[in-house]
Amino acid sequence: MEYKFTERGAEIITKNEFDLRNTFECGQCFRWNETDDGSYCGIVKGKYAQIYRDGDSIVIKNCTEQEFYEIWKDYFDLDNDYNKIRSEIADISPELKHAVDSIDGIRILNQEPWEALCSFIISQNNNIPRIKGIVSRLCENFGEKISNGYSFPSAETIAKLSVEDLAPLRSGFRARYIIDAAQKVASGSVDFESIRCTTLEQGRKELMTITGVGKKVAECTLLYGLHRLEAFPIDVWMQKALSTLFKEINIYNLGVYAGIAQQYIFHYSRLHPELVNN
DNA sequence: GCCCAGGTATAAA
DNA sequence: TTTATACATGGG
Repeated sequence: MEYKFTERGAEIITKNEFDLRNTFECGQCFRWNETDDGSYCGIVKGKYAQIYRDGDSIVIKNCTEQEFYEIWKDYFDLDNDYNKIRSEIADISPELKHAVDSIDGIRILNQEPWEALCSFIISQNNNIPRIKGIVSRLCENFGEKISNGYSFPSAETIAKLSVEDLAPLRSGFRARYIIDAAQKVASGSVDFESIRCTTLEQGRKELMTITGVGKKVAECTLLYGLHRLEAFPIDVWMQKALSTLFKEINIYNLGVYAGIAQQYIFHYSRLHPELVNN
């Protein structure tokens, strides 16, 4: 992957290795929104960004070289060769090959662990538009004001609040889960940095000490927040997809990129609901 | 109004 | 150990 820095901002030279819509709208994140002109806006690590494709360039508007290397190269996982990973996934089964070949350029974002944990706690028994609304209100109410929006509030900030304080979020029964997660993260009883080095199983176990964090949310936190690409979240859609379209594959035999395969399976079945709903 | 949403805690079998 | 139900809220 090549980069250049122009008067427009930082530019990533890439064709089918990075599709903005498939990356931002495959269900892995909740703070990127498409604008009228087709660009996407989002906030990462307290930095607002506008990003769009122009020919063979993905342009991060007004982004300096320093900011690109500090935040975006890592966030967009630009050091991984996704075409190579896709061909490895395609080799596993014909069904997977079809899914991977029909969807361009999903990348697994390197999100901040606390944001991923909190977002996927909110996601449980919930739909994506509403999840985005709750996350948005969480930031507006308790994040820091920055230009063009609000940062994601820290676990330390949320840990000092009560369930009643979260009422403006209208997050329902999840409010107490958010508070418990914030307190355990802030106190260090759940420690993301140590989980980066543990086994998946150990990481899942530690995350599941949080009330409201079960197997699914734990696995999402490992995959999206700690970038453990072998993690494999299973939700209702995945179960449907695995029992119909993809029943030939063994999920325990997907290797180190299981999480990326999962993302293709998930997105493919969302794009073709009739194929998994019969 | 009705069904349901990228699940999990809790109680019961 | 496995299975059933409630959960807050609001999008479609």
